[in-house]
Amino acid sequence: MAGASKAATRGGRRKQRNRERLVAAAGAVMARKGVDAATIAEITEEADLGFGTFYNHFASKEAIVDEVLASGLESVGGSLDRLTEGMEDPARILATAVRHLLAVADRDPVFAWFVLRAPNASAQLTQHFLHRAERDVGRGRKEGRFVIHDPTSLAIAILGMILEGTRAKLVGTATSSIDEHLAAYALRLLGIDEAEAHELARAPLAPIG
Amino acid sequence: MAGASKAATRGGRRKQRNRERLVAAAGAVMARKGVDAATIAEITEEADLGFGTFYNHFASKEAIVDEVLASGLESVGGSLDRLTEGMEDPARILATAVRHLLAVADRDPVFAWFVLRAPNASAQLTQHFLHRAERDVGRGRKEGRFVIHDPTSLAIAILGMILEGTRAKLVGTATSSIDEHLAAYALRLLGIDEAEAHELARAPLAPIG
DNA sequence: ATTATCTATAGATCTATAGATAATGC
DNA sequence: ATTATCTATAGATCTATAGATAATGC
Repeated sequence: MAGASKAATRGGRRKQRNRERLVAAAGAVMARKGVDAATIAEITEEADLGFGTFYNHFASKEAIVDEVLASGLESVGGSLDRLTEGMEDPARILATAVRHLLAVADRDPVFAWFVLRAPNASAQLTQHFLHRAERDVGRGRKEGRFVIHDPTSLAIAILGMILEGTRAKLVGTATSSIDEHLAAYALRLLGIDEAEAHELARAPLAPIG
Repeated sequence: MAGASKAATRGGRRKQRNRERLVAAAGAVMARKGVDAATIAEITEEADLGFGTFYNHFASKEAIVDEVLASGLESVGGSLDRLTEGMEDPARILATAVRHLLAVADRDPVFAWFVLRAPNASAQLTQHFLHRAERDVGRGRKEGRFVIHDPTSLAIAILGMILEGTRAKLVGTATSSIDEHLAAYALRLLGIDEAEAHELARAPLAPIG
């Protein structure tokens, strides 16, 4: 990932590296203190770059927030795609997605904190995963696998479980098996009976690749 | 509520009124702009009071945030208590609680926004309603009304649904019947079968008194 | 010669306090 | 006489930019 710089010149590659350092540093500082409380100076210091360098890359704090969120969501979305690639059963796909998203709190707690502390990250999160969810849930419905009365309310419920579950994991109030429990809840609300939901939610999960 | 001042002197009552004006103003400004972006000057201006008055009542922004949250939660908790006072069936109590909490987005959108924008409001929310929830859910379990495997995960799931449902209502992406749908989801996860959950979640709700 | 980074700083906030003013208590 | 509020401001940030320095490209 770090070596995949597209710039042709050495200077261009260095600039690209510094940009990525700034994005990572901004994510880390904002994860610790919240987006508003993070200062440009703290971000450049964390990135070990001069203060003014920030403005060679971003016009404002808002601009770098967008990039932190976009790059993190792209990474999570990509790994989720690889993880569910060969799967046929929509229920299995959904359970995998819920567990994978909750696992972000373990794999990348800095990004997880950032998402919880970024204002309207929830909105962008919804937008980022809506197409995928609509496709999978739509298929499950067509095949008679899911029984859903109000897809909008259900999407809100599942997103809420994932976000609040992530928060609980980060602050340490969650049970160790929370990923599986929440995945099972989601399946039950999709119309899968409890016994099967329980089993599907506990099936072994492939490593992230 | 405004006439219930406890101070003995007129000056004391005026001070009390101004304190309440500051709390209300802080809630409103923070609901609009977020907690960090709200300035003391904007709060005192919204309250139509001199800038320095703020420091006669609160030592810092953090202090007034605590009071905004505490006073709002007390109000919501009180109305919820009155609403569920005579109820026997734990399932009915739970459905009422979920719907009542979601109704805050309609009744008091300013406070609802404040909760969503206040850092770790979720933690204080949990703490504020945990006793009540444990009591009601515990009874439902004992009576065989509820079937629950992991109460912690379930509490996180239901809180997440309520918070994300509130956000969706505020930004206008929710369906009109979301309160009833989420209440039914909560009941189903508590072990109530779908038909009864659906019916309980739609039962008429007493006015707030 | 060009391009990026770094240092220094002007200008714009914002907080917290000090001292003056106004209102209430006795 | 006491107590609360109000006005004015010092001091502490923080942002955004200008100009100097360092590194790369040719």
